[in-house]
Amino acid sequence: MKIKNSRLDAIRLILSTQEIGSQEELLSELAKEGFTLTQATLSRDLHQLRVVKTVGVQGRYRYVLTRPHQYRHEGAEGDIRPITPPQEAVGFLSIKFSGNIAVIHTRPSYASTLAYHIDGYHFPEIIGTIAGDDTVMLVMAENTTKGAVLRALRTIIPNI
Amino acid sequence: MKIKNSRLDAIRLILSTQEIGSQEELLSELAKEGFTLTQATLSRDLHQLRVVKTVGVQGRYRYVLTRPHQYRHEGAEGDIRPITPPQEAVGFLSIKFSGNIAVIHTRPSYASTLAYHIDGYHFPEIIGTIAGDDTVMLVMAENTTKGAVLRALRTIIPNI
DNA sequence: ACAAAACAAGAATAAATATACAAATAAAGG
DNA sequence: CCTTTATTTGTATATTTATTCTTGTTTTGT
Repeated sequence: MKIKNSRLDAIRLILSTQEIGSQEELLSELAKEGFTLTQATLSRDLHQLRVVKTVGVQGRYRYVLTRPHQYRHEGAEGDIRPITPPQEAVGFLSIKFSGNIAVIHTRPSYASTLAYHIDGYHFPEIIGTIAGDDTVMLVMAENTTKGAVLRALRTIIPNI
Repeated sequence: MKIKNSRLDAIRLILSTQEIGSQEELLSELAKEGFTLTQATLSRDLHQLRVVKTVGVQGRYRYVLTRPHQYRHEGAEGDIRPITPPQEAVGFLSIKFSGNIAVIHTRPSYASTLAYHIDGYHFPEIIGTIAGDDTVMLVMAENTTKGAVLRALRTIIPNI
């Protein structure tokens, strides 16, 4: 398992420097480094390293390391954190609708943070937000309803 | 379309409250909520939501939502100002429409510059804009179309 | 309203990934 | 050194996931 450990290192290095989209691909990169192994073994290695397959920039799949292992972490694209259950709704005060626009009032200075969270979820019901200091304006998608938007927002604002 | 959106919401909700280890499993949870779909469709949904399959606590696999995309300022870049015309679109990311509103997403801090340029052209199709940090909201004139607005914007955002 | 373009989804299947089993190898304890 | 126990790995295969192809539906521009 001297071999195994350096192989795991090689995997980490490769994944943090190249865009790898499948195990076969990684396998051939490893072969270039002199590691010969089968897909089965690689699958087990990846499981042990807790590597995950995400969807990257152009919709392409990509294997990425999870936090504790990351060699260097500038990658604005690989972030794979599980969402920590909803309490990002700090500061929320009220919401009102008019046409396809919703206006959310927050406590002072909370608007941009809330808008940031809403944007991050990419709710299909919401095509965009814009925030001032204590107000978020939110544009609803077409073909959606007030109720659907509220349901979506409930994910991050339970007490809405 | 109506169905798909609420299904995506349901997926988000399920994944944030339960440990789901495979698409089949998620499929049957969705069935309980009244959604009938095939694994193929679910695979596409998960791809769109950028859901990833990670290795959880007991070594079990688990599907989790990913963190919202986090664009951060990459240092010196903010200082550089493009001077030549066809380049004013720096920072443009996407545009979506809803009713007579368009929402343009930009990279952080680029929104107001872009809005400024749009305003400057006095396009007849656009009666005004308002900008936050990474979002421009744009109000379309009456009697114009999405396509016309896009064509107008193409003069300053060639790759729109 | 109508044609054209974009989108959504199922069925079937390809592609990718995980695992049961068996064999080999290495560590541990006397 | 020899047995026992735990690790590692490959082969073959099961399982899981992505995609191709097709069809019906919705949007969009005129």
